Amino acid sequence: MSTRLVILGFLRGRPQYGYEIKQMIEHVMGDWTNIAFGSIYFALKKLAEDGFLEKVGTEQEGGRPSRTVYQITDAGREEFLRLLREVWDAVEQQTFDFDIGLSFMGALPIEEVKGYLHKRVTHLEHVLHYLDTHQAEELADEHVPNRLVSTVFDHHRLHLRAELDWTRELLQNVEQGVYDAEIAWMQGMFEQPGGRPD
Amino acid sequence: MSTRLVILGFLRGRPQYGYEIKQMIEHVMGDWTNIAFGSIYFALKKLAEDGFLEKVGTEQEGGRPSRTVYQITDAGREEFLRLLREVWDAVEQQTFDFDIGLSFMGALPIEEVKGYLHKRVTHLEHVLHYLDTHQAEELADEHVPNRLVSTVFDHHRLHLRAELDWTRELLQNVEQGVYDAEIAWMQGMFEQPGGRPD
DNA sequence: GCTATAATATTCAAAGTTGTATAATCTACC
DNA sequence: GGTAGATTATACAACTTTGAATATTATAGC
Repeated sequence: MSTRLVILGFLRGRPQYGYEIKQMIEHVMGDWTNIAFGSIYFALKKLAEDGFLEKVGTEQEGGRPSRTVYQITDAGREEFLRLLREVWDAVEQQTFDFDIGLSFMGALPIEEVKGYLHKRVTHLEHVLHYLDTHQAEELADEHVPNRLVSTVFDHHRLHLRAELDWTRELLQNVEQGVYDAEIAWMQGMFEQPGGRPD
Repeated sequence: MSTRLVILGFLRGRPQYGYEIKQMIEHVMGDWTNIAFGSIYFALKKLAEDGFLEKVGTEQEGGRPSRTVYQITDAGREEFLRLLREVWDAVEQQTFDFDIGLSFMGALPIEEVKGYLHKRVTHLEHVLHYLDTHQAEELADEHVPNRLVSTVFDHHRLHLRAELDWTRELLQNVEQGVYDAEIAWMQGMFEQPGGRPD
């Protein structure tokens, strides 16, 4: 639903066309959202169908591809607030794909696992360092609200830190053989076709 | 892709049907994955189509709905390892819907925002507490690898802790009026139809 | 023995995401 | 002045998720 929220949020200001919204998203929230540009066009059509937006016509600049401009409706402004309150009101329970990978650890050679964990630690350290240098750069842009941007950076930094701490401990545990018994247990459970110790 | 990974992962042990896999997922990873049950049936069909699974027939117990049992193929075992390595190898860059909500903070009354933040803090404290009591319960189940489960719990605890710390600071900042100027700036940018200070 | 509710098992339409394809124009560089 | 590559702008097929719908059987309470 965040795609809808962002589009309605931007269109509150003035009518816009898809590509313009795409650029806005990339410029303002490029690093911390993952809205595929294809989704924008789908959402625009759907929102218009739902009565939250309306086409105000098509422009064309020179011989460029013509563009369809959308305008927010009153219902759209209400829907924006509804979605916004939904986001603020709900505490999303996040999931981590890596946990799934972790639970199948026994299927990979232990040395390979250690390699991945080393890589993860290095990568996370790198990203954390990058965030610090990149933040200064980002904050130089006066077209963007600095305090809020800093807060978002902080959000990521804290979670990256948590991830790094956890991964380091995991690596240490793996190196100390803490999971060895369980890996053996799981191999018995899954690897032999047909065997299930129930 | 995690749906495929989980299904292939479970089917390595022995042939299973959709509902059984659904229950496995709920039992073993119920709290920390969000795979909708509809996705399982889609994935089963797709994996079979791709040659990673094959139907081994349909069972029926009493007069219950008949069930289609799937078996993993050699190609499926390879695909499982490929997907597993993908998860271990990639460091997923996570995004937070709440950041989007945050960036539209100016659209809500400040007192309402404070209310949501209070609620978030309370909720996160509650979940963290619940995790501690629930973990003991979960670890009593001997059908599940304890060390790995603890590690997953830890993963969540660390991220919840990060989220709580961040939210508390955000609330404090909001209460101290740190964002007031930016909220005004954003209101000028978006709220008046047509206005764009460029 | 009757009835409400939970459990079993799958299907399916509708919603949503993703990345590739298309097609024209602008820019930079030799 | 030609051409390789980036930019502008959207469409679309393929994939995936989601939750409601369906239909039967088991369970529990009165």
